[in-house]
This record gives sequence, C-alpha cells and structure tokens, in this order.
Amino acid sequence: MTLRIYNTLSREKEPFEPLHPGRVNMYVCGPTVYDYPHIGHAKTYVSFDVVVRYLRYLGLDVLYVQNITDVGHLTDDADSGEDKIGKRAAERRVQPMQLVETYTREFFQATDALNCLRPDISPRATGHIPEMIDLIQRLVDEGHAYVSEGNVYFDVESFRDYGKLSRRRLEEQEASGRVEAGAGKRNASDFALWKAAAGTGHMMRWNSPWGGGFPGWHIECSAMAMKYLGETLDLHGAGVDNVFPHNEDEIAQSECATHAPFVRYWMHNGTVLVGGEKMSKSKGNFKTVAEEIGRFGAQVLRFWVVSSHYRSPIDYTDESVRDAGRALERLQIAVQNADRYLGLPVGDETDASRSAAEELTLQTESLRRLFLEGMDDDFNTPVAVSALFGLASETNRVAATAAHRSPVGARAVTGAREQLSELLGVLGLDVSPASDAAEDDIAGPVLDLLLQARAALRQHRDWPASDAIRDGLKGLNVIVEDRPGGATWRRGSGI
RNA sequence: GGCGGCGUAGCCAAAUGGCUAAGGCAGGAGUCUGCAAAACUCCCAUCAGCGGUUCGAUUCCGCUCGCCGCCUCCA
Repeated sequence: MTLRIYNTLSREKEPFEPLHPGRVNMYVCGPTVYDYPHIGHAKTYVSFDVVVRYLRYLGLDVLYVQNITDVGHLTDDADSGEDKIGKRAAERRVQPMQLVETYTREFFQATDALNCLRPDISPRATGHIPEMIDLIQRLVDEGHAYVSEGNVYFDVESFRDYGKLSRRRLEEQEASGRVEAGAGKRNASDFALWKAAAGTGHMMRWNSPWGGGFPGWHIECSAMAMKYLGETLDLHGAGVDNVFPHNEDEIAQSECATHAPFVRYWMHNGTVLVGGEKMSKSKGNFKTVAEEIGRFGAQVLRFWVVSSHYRSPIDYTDESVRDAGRALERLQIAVQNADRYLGLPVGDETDASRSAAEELTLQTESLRRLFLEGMDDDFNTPVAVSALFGLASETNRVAATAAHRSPVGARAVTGAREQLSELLGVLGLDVSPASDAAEDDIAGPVLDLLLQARAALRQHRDWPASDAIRDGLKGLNVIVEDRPGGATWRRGSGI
C-alpha cells in the first residue's frame, strides 16, 4: 500500500515520496486574523489535521508549520486600498496588534475545540519582517523584482513558469481587463512584495531598504515556510481559493530566489458553501465555529467535515450537520455496546457464538484494510468512515443484545473495539463514553443507582413508575435502554 | 470573456470500462421488547441529457443543459 496524493501541480494523484525518506516538511496557509474563524476554516484545518495525523500514523516524522497572518492585506488591488486589519482596528479604536491578538486566540480556541493538533510552529508574519526583506532583496538583486516609488513589485515576466500551478497564461488575464495596471507597475499582473506606507495611514509599518512600509501578502508564506522547512517543502496545503494568486505567487517568489522547486505536492481543500454560495468573511455569510459548536458540538462538526472528501465543496446546512450527528451516534453506541458486552458475566461458548466471534475477527482485519486503503487514496475519508460503520455493525452483531459474553467473543469484541478507537483516533475522533463523562464524576454513579432502583420497580412490574424514570431522564438527555443483561444509559446527541 | 471543478437514490456521500453502483441519514417491512430505545434481518438508484469510441460505459471522448470556484481580499 502506498499513499497517493492529488497534486494540484500535475492535477493527478501521485505516489507520495517525501524529499527525505521518513520525514515530511509540511506547510499550510493559516488565517488572516481580523475576524472570527468560520466553518470554512474548520473544514480546512480539520482536513489538514487529518493529513498530519495520518502521515504520523504511517510512521512519518512530520514537521507541520502553519502561519498566522497578522499583517493586513489590502482590501483591493489599487494602491490606495486599505489594510483590512488596520481598517477593522480603526473602527474599533484599538491597536492593530490588539485586534490580531484577539482573533489569534479565537482561532486557536476554535481549532483546539475541533481537536486539531497544534502546528509544530505557528509563525506570525509580523515576527518575520527581516526574513521577508531579505527575500525581497534577493529578488531585486536577481532581477526578478523592481522598485517603483517605494514599492517593490515582482516582475512576473521574469519567471518563465509563472502560472504553472493555476494554469493561467498572462495574456488571458490581461485580456480580461479586470486587473488594472497599478501605478508604477511594468505589467498589470506584477504583484507587490513591499508597499510604501507613505500616505496610506498604515499603523503597521517597518523600515526597509526601500523606505517605511509593509510587506505584500504573498511574501510572508515564502519567507516563513522556507525559514523553517527549507527551500523545498514536501507538502503545501491551502484552500482552493488560494491557488491564484496567492500560491502561484509564492512559487514565483520562492523559486526565483532559490532556483529550487518550492513545493513537491500542493494540496487544496474544497470550499464550504452556504445556500450554494461560498462562505467567506468578505461576503459576510459565515457561521462562526464557536457558534456552531454551541449548536451541534465540536465532534459532530469534525465528523461532518470528514464525511466528505477534502477536495469536494460542501454545502453547510443544519440538516447535513444533524445527519452527521446521528451517524456519529451510531459509532458511539457501537463502542458502548462493546464495553457493555465486555462487562457481562461469562456464559457458555456455543458453536454459534464461536463462529460469530471468528467472523468478527475476520471482518475487523478486512475493514481495517478498507480504512487504510481509503486513506491511502488521497485521504478518502468517506471511504475510511464507511469502514468504521462496518466495524460498528459487525461489533453490534455480537455485542449489542447478548446477555452474557463468551471468552472467544470477548477477544473478538476487544479487538474490534480497539480497532475502532484507533482508527477513529486517526481521524481525530473519540467516541468513548469516558471522553464526555470525565467532566462530571457524580452523574455516572447517580445514574447507575437510579437504574438499580428502577430495576426493582421493574421486578414488580411497576411499569408506570419505571417509565416515568425513563421519560424523566430522557428530558435530561439521558437515554435509558433495557436489554437482556439489564438497563443501560447513555447521553443523547441532543440534536 | 479566460481557467478549473462538479452533476450518483428523498437527503448526505464514495467507488468503478464488464460480476450485487460502498457507507450514513430519512423511509418501509420484520425480529427482539411489558412498552420504548438500541440492535439485528430484509426492502428502497440504471449514475443530468444527447451523440461517439468499445464486444461492452455511470466510468473514456465531444456537445448541450444546470450548478460551483478562481481570474480582487478570502481557508
């Protein structure tokens, strides 16, 4: 089995071979922190978190860098455009760095809640201005960039491969007439590496060989990625909306400065839509991660993300998230059924129980293979998830309604349960009851006590009282289930 | 206008040049149960349309229709 990754550069799935065997240098474009993280961010960062987790699961040593863009991009291409962070900060009468701090915290809070592993390095753009200046200077020295009225522009025509990622030709873009020639630009497609601050009212500005100013948007990723990961990265991820111009420009700057290939595999994440339209900060049609976690729970959102392929666009609807919640509940119940089975008194081993156990063990192995094959095929999480459901069904078949356990059954169920937990873990999910019971150490014992009392009522066939307890608990989002081995409780999904 | 992608059952969502087109949700029938819940069993699609290539296409090619993204900040 080999991992294959769809590379935007070639538009094909390619076998993944890192530059240095066993090690993966990976960079993902981080957020611009001037507003709350939304579901689009959730999809991107959960998807790449799954990538990191899977690579590590395969035994690769991953160094994962994801930047924080805390220096504003211009709101438009014209030289007079405002810096978004500066603009928002001015509106709120706070310093830009205050604003940026607020939303950086929000960002990590959201990704932590979604159980995304922290990047190994989270470099901030403002902390890497010297590296950017060095890089820009190299480009000027090499003749790939030129200075014009205190601005430094990248000369797009100096790079033969410009457009190789987004498959665009310069002439076509010019023909569109939508890219206006900026003041002092040689070519309409030239992009800013450094912008003069004079006359822009920018609060965030730095000294440079070209005067006071601030960096262009694209240069930060090149500078930070190469600082920590070297001239050639194994993997670079981003949302599809960054292919052009951002990623294209990263390639141009980096390769012209180093004369080395910048990225071996480019991965791009599909867009989150809302009502058939892209969810984005600028459109204002976004739902924040915090808000949606409040409605559905973080794990359900995460499951919603991995239920479709990372490259597919997905529509964000309440219904689809609710479906994800119900589906996740099925996995939770299966794990709980396994645990319950393992706690049952030992009973006789019959031919039937023996063959059922053997079948479960067999299925566990083949479903594990299905999961890995899915993941190996460009991180096909929907296939991987279907393997998880397979494991749930197989487990339920022997564990859901049994009144006692058998030694063979226990071995098989233990194996299936462990497999389920392990593979869920690769997707960053944990459905074991302990994961949410831990927050309250008294509720569990109290519920157990209540069910014991209820069992006595049931002995006397006092159905009204017994049902009243069950209904009452349901109102508290605790689901009681009567089974051959006694009643059990679980928390409902609440949705 | 240019570039790219998508269109699979009521909904979500995979795979595949030929054997039963995964899985989940919803729905239907049954088993179990005092009832309920859960679980289990069974049922529920000819793959947007039209042409072409092929012994054979949902899968490859072309066209049409519809939708989305990028070409401006965006994950």
